[in-house]
Amino acid sequence: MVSKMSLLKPKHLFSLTGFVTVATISSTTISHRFPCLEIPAPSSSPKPKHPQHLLSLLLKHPSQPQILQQVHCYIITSGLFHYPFHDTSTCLLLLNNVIRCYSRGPSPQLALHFFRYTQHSHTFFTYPSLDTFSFAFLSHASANPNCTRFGTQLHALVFKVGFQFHMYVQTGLLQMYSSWGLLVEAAQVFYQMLCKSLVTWNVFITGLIRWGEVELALSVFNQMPSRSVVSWTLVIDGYTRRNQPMKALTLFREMIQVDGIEPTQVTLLTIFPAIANIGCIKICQSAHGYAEKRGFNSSDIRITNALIDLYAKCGCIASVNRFLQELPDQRKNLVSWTSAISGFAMNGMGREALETFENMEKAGLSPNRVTFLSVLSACSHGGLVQEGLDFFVKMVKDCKLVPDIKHYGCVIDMLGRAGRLEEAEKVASQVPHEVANAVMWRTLLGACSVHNNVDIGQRVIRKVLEMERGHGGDYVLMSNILVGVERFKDAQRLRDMIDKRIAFKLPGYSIV
DNA sequence: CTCTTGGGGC
Repeated sequence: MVSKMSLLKPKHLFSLTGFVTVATISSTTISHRFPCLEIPAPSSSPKPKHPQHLLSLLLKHPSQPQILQQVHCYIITSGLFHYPFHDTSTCLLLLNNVIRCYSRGPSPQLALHFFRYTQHSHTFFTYPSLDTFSFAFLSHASANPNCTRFGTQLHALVFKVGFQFHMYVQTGLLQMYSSWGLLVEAAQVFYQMLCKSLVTWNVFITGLIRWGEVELALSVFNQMPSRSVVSWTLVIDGYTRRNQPMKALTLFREMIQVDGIEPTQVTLLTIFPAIANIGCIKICQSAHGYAEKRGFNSSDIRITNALIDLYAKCGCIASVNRFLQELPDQRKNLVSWTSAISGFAMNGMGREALETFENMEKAGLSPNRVTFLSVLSACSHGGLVQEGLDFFVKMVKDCKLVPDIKHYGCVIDMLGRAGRLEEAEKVASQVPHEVANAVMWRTLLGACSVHNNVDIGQRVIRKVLEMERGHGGDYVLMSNILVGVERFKDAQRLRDMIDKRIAFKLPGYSIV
């Protein structure tokens, strides 16, 4: 088997696919796992058998990267597409599905590499024999911004083969331009369409919302001949993300009352953050009631987790506790635990947060960076300094997680609150340069102000100003520190400096 | 074998 393979040098493979991963799979791997996939010797058996085997393999396991990789490999090594095969339609189906599976997977560019292979190596799939499916999948694969060159050429190719008025192809191109953020091009494709499906409208709205054009999205939404629950969910999500929770809720009610459409789980997941933003426990409870009535809470862990988060944000920690008790550990995933921990953290309940963390580990789950951030923030707000430091060490040493700026910020905040300013300064100065920022130093400056520490404060403000100038609040904080230790003249000098540099602090208003 | 919405902190 190996000797047969030597006809195809790895280097050759590498240039065909552009990826080492495919080249490193040996023929033995394939035939070992799939005895049906014998690698033929190119000279002795001119016709590789059964492309429909490969096809059904792909259709059976559409999201298994190994299978996809091996099918890809087999197509290349066997030269399947080079043979004047009697069943060209099956081969086209196979080609389309390889592209489709890649475009849905983690690295859609592989679809383009595969496609280039079929175009550059004298297979019979040059573009005149491609169908509308091929183009729909290819534009889906080019949806990320690294593929603009390919995608633009693809659009030209669509015109060349005459699919420019095919609805599915156009919807694919619309989706491609939308995800690149080229909304003008997207709109051009959209308005040139003679016939649009519901999905076409939804794709366009998705693009508009994703790039911040919520008002435009709403006007497109209002022009729709009919709307699905997806359309409604999209615009509701647009307003939720835009911090207009009341508008989101109004749309939610309209959807049910005017259009008579029942929300799905996704709609609820979209509306929950809006309710949390309002912070009204009554609305929270009625949303919960609705989720129970539809059976979403018992069937969909995402809904339960979002409810834990929602109750915590509405300040109803008793409900968080109830969820923790009533939800069997078996059903809890990492997000469930993390939501509960952060819920305790934001309500200042450090001990409960730590206890929940322990229970999570007993249940056999390992924390990730978000879990650690929640527990660190719980320690910071609950004054559990030693515990917090231990967690930080555990995170780096035991769990091998790389802290980001928010973790460092939490530790600095924690030490600062406790008045351990020297240690806080030491931590801040040891934060790697790539992640360090002014916010972190400003946190420390705030702590210096609270504890009236001029020495550290002076060093810290230098750091802040090195990184970010013109933030008026920094000067005010420093001047407050100086006033606190009765160095009024220095404070005055600093105030003068503020005026000179025209740094200013916007006055704050309270609505309470 | 087409395309759309998707759970965790600040």
